[in-house]
Amino acid sequence: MFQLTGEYECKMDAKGRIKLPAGLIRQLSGSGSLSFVINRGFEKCLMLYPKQVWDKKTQEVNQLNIYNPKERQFIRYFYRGATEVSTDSAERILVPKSLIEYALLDKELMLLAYHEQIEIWSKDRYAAMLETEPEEFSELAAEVFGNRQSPGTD
Amino acid sequence: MFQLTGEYECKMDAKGRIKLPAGLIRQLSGSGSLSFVINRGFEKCLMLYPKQVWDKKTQEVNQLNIYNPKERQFIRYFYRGATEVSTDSAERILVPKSLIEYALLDKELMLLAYHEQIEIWSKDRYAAMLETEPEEFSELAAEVFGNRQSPGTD
DNA sequence: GGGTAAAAGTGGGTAAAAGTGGGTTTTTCT
DNA sequence: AGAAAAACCCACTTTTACCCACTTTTACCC
Repeated sequence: MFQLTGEYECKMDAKGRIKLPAGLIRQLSGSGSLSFVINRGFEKCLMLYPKQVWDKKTQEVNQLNIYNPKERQFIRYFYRGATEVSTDSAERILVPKSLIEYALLDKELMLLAYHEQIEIWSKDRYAAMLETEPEEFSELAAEVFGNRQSPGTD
Repeated sequence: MFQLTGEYECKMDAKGRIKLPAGLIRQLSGSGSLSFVINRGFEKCLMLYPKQVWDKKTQEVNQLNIYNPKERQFIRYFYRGATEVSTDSAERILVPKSLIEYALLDKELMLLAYHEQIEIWSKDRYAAMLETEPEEFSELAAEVFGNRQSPGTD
């Protein structure tokens, strides 16, 4: 559906609006008013899903059995904070206050787009998150890229 | 897909533009506007991937399970800094400021192309990197290639 | 081997695009 | 109805892409 890529530096203004970078808009194919769902992500970042992606995901989650405690818990966790947002006339989205608090966002942000989603981080916390190479990175890389020729990764 | 080779000396201008050497362009088969993805590499160099190569890699990375903490972190680390860049009318790419800082790039650069990717180094740091003890290198080679024939390093 | 034409590389001005901020109107909620 | 929040609009700043001109290097030919 999407094959998003890119790290973008951007800013949130005093009203909690984020201008989506032009490069990202371009990948989301098309101008017009774009629609997303935003919710709480792991490690206290926010996740932004194009509406179509969100719809696909909810369909899967809705298959789960709410009478099963674990699955019930997952459903709640999945939906936590989910809010629909769309771009205004200047291609900005308005982030709900509760989510701004959750992710400790301030003026300076980083967006990390991959696959079908976009993570939103405060610039500081993003830098801190990437500071250390994950353990077993090379092992995982070997698995992911096949363990023969140079995994390359980056 | 590609079998890039070569060490190229080149320059970055005050605007952060790098002219890709003609020899490299030739290997990338074709003129026209070329598209790449650049991101942070190991040892603080930058990595430049032809767009097709990047897409192939992301396809594999996107198979990972975002609900698994290790795999999630791997995804983020893999993507860190990723920015799409394409050549301008003079076959130059514009390197994002944040990546210039990361790799401590200044005017004089070295490009090292191998396999399907291109490393970008400041000339100084490239020289320093290559200075690392040759003795260690042979041990390294022995380890990497086991006791089979040597590939003829250089 | 040197002159010359072509290709490669470099630099900067400028118009257009992207990003930013804030005032004002409209909507919504109580 | 009044307050608060959201959407709209406009103006301004910053960044990027395009264009053109100039320098340097390479390749070729006599």
